[in-house]
Order: sequence, then C-alpha cells, then structure tokens
Amino acid sequence: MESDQGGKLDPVHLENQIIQVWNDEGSFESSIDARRELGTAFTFLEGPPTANGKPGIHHVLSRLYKDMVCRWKTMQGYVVERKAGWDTHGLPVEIEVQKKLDLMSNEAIEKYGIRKFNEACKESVWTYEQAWREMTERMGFWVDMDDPYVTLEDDYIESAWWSLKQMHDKGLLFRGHKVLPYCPQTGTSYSSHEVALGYKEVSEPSVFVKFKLIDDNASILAWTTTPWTLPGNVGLAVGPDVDYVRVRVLKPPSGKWEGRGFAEVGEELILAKELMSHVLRHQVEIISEMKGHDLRGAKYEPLFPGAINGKGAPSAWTVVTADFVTTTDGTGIVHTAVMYGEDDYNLGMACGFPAQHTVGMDGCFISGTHPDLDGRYVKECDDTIINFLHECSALYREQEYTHDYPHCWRTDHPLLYYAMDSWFVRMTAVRDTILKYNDSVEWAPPSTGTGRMGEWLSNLKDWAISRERYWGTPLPVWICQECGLEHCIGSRKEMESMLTDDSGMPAELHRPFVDDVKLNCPSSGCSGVMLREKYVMDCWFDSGCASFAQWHYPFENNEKFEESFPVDYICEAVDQTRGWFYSLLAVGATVFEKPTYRSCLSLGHILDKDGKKMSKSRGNVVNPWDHFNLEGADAIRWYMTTQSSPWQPTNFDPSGVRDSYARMFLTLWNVYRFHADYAELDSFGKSNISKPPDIQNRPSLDRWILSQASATSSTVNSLFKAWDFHKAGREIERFVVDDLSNWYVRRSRRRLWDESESEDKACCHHTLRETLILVSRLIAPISPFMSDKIHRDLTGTSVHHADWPSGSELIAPSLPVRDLTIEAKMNLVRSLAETGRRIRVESARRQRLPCRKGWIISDVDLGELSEILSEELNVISLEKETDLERFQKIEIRPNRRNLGKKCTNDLPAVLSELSEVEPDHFLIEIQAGIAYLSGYKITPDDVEVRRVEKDGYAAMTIEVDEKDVTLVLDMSMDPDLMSKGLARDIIRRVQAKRKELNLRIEAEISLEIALSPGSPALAEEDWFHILSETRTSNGVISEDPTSTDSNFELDGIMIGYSVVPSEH
RNA sequence: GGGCGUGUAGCUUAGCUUGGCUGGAGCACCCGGCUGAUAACCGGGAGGCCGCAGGUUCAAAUCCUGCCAUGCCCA
Repeated sequence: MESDQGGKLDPVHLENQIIQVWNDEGSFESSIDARRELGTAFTFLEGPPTANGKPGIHHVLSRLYKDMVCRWKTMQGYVVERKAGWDTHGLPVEIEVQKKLDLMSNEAIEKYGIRKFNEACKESVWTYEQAWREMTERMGFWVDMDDPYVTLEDDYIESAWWSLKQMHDKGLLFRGHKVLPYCPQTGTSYSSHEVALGYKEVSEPSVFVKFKLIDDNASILAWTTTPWTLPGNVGLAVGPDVDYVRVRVLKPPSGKWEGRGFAEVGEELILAKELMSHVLRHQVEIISEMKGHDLRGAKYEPLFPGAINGKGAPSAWTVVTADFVTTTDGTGIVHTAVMYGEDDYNLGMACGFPAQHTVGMDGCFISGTHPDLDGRYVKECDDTIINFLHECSALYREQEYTHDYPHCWRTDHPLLYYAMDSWFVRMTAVRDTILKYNDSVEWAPPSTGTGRMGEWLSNLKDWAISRERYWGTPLPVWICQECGLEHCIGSRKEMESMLTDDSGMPAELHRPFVDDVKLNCPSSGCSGVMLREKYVMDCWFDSGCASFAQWHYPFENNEKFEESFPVDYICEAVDQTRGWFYSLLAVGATVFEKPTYRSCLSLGHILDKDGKKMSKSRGNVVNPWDHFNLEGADAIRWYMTTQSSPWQPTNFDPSGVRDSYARMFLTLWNVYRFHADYAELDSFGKSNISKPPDIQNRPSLDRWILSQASATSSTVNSLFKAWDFHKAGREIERFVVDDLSNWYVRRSRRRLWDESESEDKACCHHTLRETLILVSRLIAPISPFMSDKIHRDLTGTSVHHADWPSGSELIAPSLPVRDLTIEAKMNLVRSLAETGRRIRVESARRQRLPCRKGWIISDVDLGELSEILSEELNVISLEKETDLERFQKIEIRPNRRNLGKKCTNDLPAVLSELSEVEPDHFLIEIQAGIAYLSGYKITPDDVEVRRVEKDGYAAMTIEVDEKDVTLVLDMSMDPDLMSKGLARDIIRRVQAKRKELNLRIEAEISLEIALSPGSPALAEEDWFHILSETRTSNGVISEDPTSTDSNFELDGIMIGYSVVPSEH
C-alpha cells in the first residue's frame, strides 16, 4: 500500500499503472473465463470501425457505452466475449487512395491496374490501426484486438458469399436497375455523401412540352428541367386526384413572348387547374375539367419516334397515374423517362414501360436516337432539342430555371441521374417479417426503433447491393455466356469444383483475381463458360454479416455462432440506423429468419461546444489524448456518462471533463486516502482485517452510511437496467460527494484520531472499507481505473472480477440492510445543521463562536444523533422543546394603507404612538375593541401581528417529511463562550499552519500564542484544549502579536501565533 | 425537398410522456462561512422574452401549427 501521505492524485500515472497490471495479469481474459462456470452468455457484437481515419473524442463515446454494458454484465455473472472488428472495404477507402495516387476516374484506375490499386487500398485501411489500438487501450475499452474479425479476409468474404447464396436460393437476389447520380467523365456513380460535396446553383433551360394526343386534337402539357431526357420519354404521369383542365387558346399572347415556343389560336391544352396562371401565357377558355384518373390510359404521339422500341409494351406513350405527382411546380403532369430518374424508374417498372437507354455510359446519345443527337454529349444538346421541339410544334414555352444541381466533385461536370445495371436483394418480400423482428428489439431510446427505424422499414425498398467499384467483397455471381444461367457461389470449395480447365483458384477473394475465374455452367446439356459479374458488394453488406462472418460460420465455429445468435447487445451512434442497424436486421431476416440483435443502444452525437458537428475540415475535432493526458480516461468516461442521456446529442465541453475529475475522482480519491492513511497507521490492512463487527452493533453514523450505500446500489441497478446511465452516474456522484465525503468522512475524522484501539475505531475502519468496496463496484463499469485501484488495494482482487452488488439473475445480492429510521433521522439532522448555518449568517454570528444552548421543536427523537447535531451547530447543549412560544414575542406593525385612509394627516403621530405601546397588552385592547391611538379607534384591520423571536434568540422553521421542525439558537454571549470561540479560531489557524509546513499528523510542535491586551480572556481549560488538539508539546502565551511568525484578526483584535516543529 | 431529433442562465443541463407550486441543478462570477478536507464543502446573491410567431386552454417550457437555427438519415 502506498504511504505518500498528503500526496496528490496523478490520474494519468494511476491509469497507466492499472493498464500495465491488466496486461500483466491478463485481467480481461480472466474476467471472462471466471464466469464460465455460471455458463450464461451475454453476447456483444462490435460494430467495426474503419481504421483509415484518426480516432476522435466522438469515437470514445460509442466505445465507452460498449465497454460499460459489457463490464456491467460481466459483473452480473455473464460470460461476455468481445471480439474486435475492422471494416475495411468501401468507397471512402477508394476515394482516399484515388486522391493519393491521383486516379480521378475508373479508366485511370484500370490503367493503373486494379491489382496495384487494391493493394494500395488494403494498405490504406490500416493507416490508423495503431492509433485506434492505443486509444482503445488507453480509454479502457476491453475488446479482443489481437483476434479481430476483418472484413477483407478471405474467411470473412467466404461467409458473406455463403449468406448471399442463401438469399439467392430463396429467390431474393435479382438483377435490375438502380438510378444513381452518375458522372460519365469519370465513369462512376456516386453515393449521396459524394453528391453532397458537389451541389451548385445553376441556371438551365426548362421546357413546357406539348404531347399531342392520338385520336384527340388536344395536347398534354408537361414540364422538364432536363431536355436531354425527352428522347427517352415513354409516359406521362398525372396525380390521380389532382384537378385538371382542358383549355382552348383564345388569342395570341398580348405581352412580350420570351424565347421559343408557341400555341395557335384554337389549340387545346391539358394541364393542372391550379397551375394555369403559372404556366399559360395565352388567354384561354376552360372547355372541361377532369380528375387525373380520368386521363389515365390516353395515348399520345412519341416526340422521338424510334428512339425507344415500344414493342411488347402497350403502356408506352400513355398517361398513367402516380402518387408522387404534385402541383407545386411545372404543369402537374410529369414527363417520364424510365432510365433517368428514380421515380421514373419505379413508375416505369410498375406500369410496364420499356426500360431502354437513349444515353450511353459515356454520357452521349445512343446511335438511333435522332440524327441530330446521336453520339453527342447530352448536356450539349439542350439547344438542339429545344429547336427540334419548336420546329415540330411540340414546344409551348422555354424558361430559364435556377436550382441546386449535383456536380461531380472531381470534374465539376453535372451528374446525370442514370439507371445503372445493379443487383438487388428483394427486401420488399420480407418487409413485414423484418418489421416484426424490429418490434422485438429492445431499443434505447425506444423512439429510434419505432420512429427512425420503423419509419424506414415500413418504406423498405429492395437493397441494391452491387457497386461498380474495385475495393470490396466481390459479388459472387457468375453468368453463363451460353444459356444465361445466373449462379451464385457460396464457398471456395464450390468455386473450386466448378472451375474450368484453364482457370485456377484466385490468389485471394478480391478483384482482379476473382475476375479471372471462369466456371463451367452447371445446367444440364449446357457446356457454356460462366464469367463473373464484375461488381463488388455494398460494404454495408459486409458489416451486416458480422454476426456470423466474424466466426467464419458456417465453415467453422458453428457451435460458437449458434450459441451467440441473436446477439444480446449492440451499440453505435444513431446515424447507423439506416446503416449497420439496418444491414444487420436485413441479413438476419433474409438468411436466418431471426432478428440479429435483442437490444440496441443508439447514441447521440458529440458535437463541439458550439453545437457544430466535429469534422476534420472544420478543425474542431477534439483529440481524446488532450484529456487522457490531463484528467485521465475515468474523468472523460464519467463526464460523458453523466453529462446527458446516451441518446442526447451533447456539446462537448472540455471544462466538463475537468469538473468530473475535480468533483468525483478527487473526492473519491481523498476519501480513499483518508481510509488508507489511517488504516496504515492502525495496521488495518488487507492482510490482517479483524472480523467485522456486526452492523447492528455499530454506531448510528456507520449504520446510516451503509444504509445509504445500499439504497444507492439498488437505485443504480434500476437505472442501469433502464439504460439511464446518466442518472445512475449522477446518483453515485451525489452519494460519494454529499453522503460519503461531506458527511460520513467529515463526521468520522475525529474517530480515527484516537490513538488507542477502540471498538468505535474498528467499526469506522470496517464501515469505510465496506462502503468504498461497494462504491468501487458501482462505478467500475463507468470508470474502470480508479475503481480497480481502490478495489485491489482494499481486497487484493480486481473489481472487474467482482460481483455486481444487486439485481443480477445469476448472483445473489450482497448489500447491507437498509435502516429507514436512521436514514430519516439523519436526513433531519443534516437539514437542521444547514438551518443552523443559515441562522448564524442571518444573525451575524460566526460559526466558530459557540452558542450556549439550542432547542429543537419537533416530536422526532434524534437519540444518539443529537450529539452529532450539537457539534454541527456548535452549541454547548441541545434540547428538545415543545413550546415554541417560549422563544417568541409579538410585534404589532401598522397597516399603512388602512391607517393612512383613516388618520390622513395624523398618521405620523399614530405611528409614533404605536411604536411605543406594549404589544401584548395593546393586542388585547384591539381584540376587545377599546384600542385608541391619537383618538383613532384601532381595529384588527389596521395592524399586522407578527410573531418574532425574543431578543437573544434566533430561529428558523423548516419542513421535513411534511412536518414543521423549528430550530432555536441562544444568541447570548459570555466570557466562557468567547474563550471557547477564541480557542477554536486559534486551533483552526494552527492546524492550517501545520498543514502548510507539511507536518505528519502525529508530529509535535512548539506553539506560541500572542494575545493583545484587548482580546478575550482564554480560559485555562480552553488553552489545554488548544495544546492537545494541535499536538503541542511546548506552549507559551505571550502578549505581542507583532513578534510572532503569523497573526490574524478576530473581531478587530490582533492575535499572533508561531508554530515550530519539535525536534526528534 | 422529405423523415427523425435538438434548441431552457455566460457554459453544461433537469423538467416536456400525463399542461397547474416561485422553471430546478452543476460550473463560472460576487458576498459570507467552514476546513489537518480537495481543483473539495456550506449559506446567500446576481444571472432566464424556456429559439421565434401564432393557436388550443381558466392555465403552456410542457399540447397543436408555422418559421428560424442546428444535427442525423434519405433525396
């Protein structure tokens, strides 16, 4: 045990020492193994971070809550294995490498070589692995980083392949299109993240186009901001319940007509009624009105005949209804080109429109679209198209339109929404199941599950899982070049069995190696060769497989997987709702027909102190090491836990970490040091602990703190169960600071000064030790370092191997019994002690100056606690009293409003007389109706009667448990009290000096006190008290306070003192 | 543009589900006290258009609508 008495806490040193101990002892592993005999697992699944970014303070948050719950569950007796994981695939990695190698297009990557490119990606993935490991260890997150799952490993990929095959075999995997923002210059489609990088405000031509109906002389008016999509037009969408009108042009336009386009007098147009004034520039008459669904099925002439082959698609070039049509802009009729808009594509699929491209992957019109357009870049054709429309009388108006439009962040070209070939998992087929599974998850907070996740799931769309990228899990689908058979490979073994003679097993399960693998077509009678679809998979698919792929299931560890699925607990920030939280549920529902997890804690984000998101570009990312190296990890963890609920977005305040350190850990540490120092003096160590005295036989102060500790433990357990970790932390902090430090230890200090062995001292040692052990267990999940230091010093074992005090299903509770009576009494005592201090402030009587007497007017019997209270109040005797009026007198005060009306000009005289009457007597006269002042009759309405303390008393009444309790203090003064007060002031100064001189508690001193002639007389008894309290072996009283080393003023009188350590 | 959150004292926040006491804490600040008790503690003070604007109600920080700011997700 350390013996640096008065030594300062060095949290960084303490924590690093504990880390060393954990490493030396293998504490993490043994904390798991020690629970195996109970045999109940609590399974945690680590959401894999990517190690190609530097870890920031926001990463500490999720790792904290992962760790906290796992430690807590371990203490409850569960076997909690924690395998680390790394997410290693995906677009961000590619972008990083592309930037580094200056490969700004797919063409450039392929020219550079996929193999070399992917090698660079693989390397890049580990850039910050070391930084992550160090952060993880330093913050005390116990997770097995030596045997992590890694999504780029062949074993992991094989498991992912296996799961995709399960989906394929269930008929859930299909080929379709997905409309994505696409840059023809770089040949890549973009994620929303990348799209967000490139929004720009642009002005472009928009056009109102007349679609001539067949067998009717009217035209339907539609509007588009992308004229280049018009050749691909195959339908017009109207809102089923929107009101439309058919109008006839009456006159040529009156005002100035800008740009191309026109309408003849007598021409008939159809558009939404609400938008007539917006759109039309002619005077018209309404011929008829109709709803959108009345227009359904109307056929019209294609603008670009031959651009799209409408064979076998009877719905092509007809009017259809769609719910997404609104009348907020345009004409209320939406031009639909299946391949160039998400709504368009979905509508096209639903209506059976032909799904054909008019634009190639190079961004140019496909040959056969129109002689003037073929082979030209679409964004350069706006003018040609508008001219063409004008010439064939299909243009009503053109209009410049300004809007935000996404541009390529690399080349600055406008992106095209483009239907890319894509592979999908048919999530729509399992929507109801997955909703049901979601309901079974215990979400914290519940609103993330019902709201954000529920909302998302009920609008579930098919999952586009293929990406035209390079660095990722390759899509394991091969297609026969002869018969078109699609085959999904589910294992390396299966692949090997189907290899063609001229192809071998790939060096690894990545591009470009798997691209070269050719397979024999398995369908009978076909001898075709199968080639792989050259896609990689969405990296969310990777992480969605974590529950089984981390174990290489089903190729290995089947038992391990089966007993850990569904997992009990996952925890990530709320942005993972549509990310990992979803992909886990999606894979679980489709492959295993089970929810993947039972409970999910979704955390709020950490923002900077101004509520702004932390980002590298803003430069407001907080480096966790700034605090690891200052207040320590415990303080950061405590701050994060207690600051707000886990799901509340929190503004990170560095001074909050400091506060947590100062208030919680410094206080706890000093309580612990107090115990440790005296335990050492008394040889009360872990090796020779006497049998603890029965709690019932300990002093009431001890019974009280143990009862409070017990109450706190139960509360904390309930709060943990309800995911209210913040409230639990605050409750522990309140207990440690208010109950333990500021009351129990302060009140017990004197008990341990006693140098002789006593029963009372033994009780105090035991009580403090037991309470500290309990506290260290309660805080262990939140702050694993200091809790372990204290627990180890007190018991010789790690707190992380200890049992949670109460509320476990596996372990019997171990709490001291509650004593509600003593809790209530102590509560009263503490309230009265505070009341006493307030009385003294109001009566200007120093705390150190004792009062002769105090009285409590209450029916509660404080018993032995009465002694504590009299010391706190600094009264020589404290008595119980029933008669409050004994200390009171009445005062009669004028009611100026009433008296003023009655007496007007005589009021001053009346008031003067009133101030001189004898209140008791005058009150009787008022009540009898015979009271007169200056000839005016005084009624009860004219005065206010108040009860106040008699001179020499001060009192205050408080309410405790709905009952009034009054404290009265005797304010009288005499030489004896003055002497005692003086003695106490001297003691306090001398003690401060002893501390300043850094004297050991038992060190003796020589003391000189210099009392000025005017100072209160110091009684002999009080002088002896000073000598003994300050451990003075040689004391003198002199008269000249200016000749001593130090002096102070008391009520205007100078007092001097000199402290000299005695030689040994 | 759509969905889901957040907005309370200089800072960090409780209260909002279920409307009703004087909107409660902590830090920082000021005054006082206490201390062999620490960057601690106690008493008191100052500091609030509870984001803004409407509405419902006898009564709104709380319920409803719109707007603003901010964050996440989706476009």
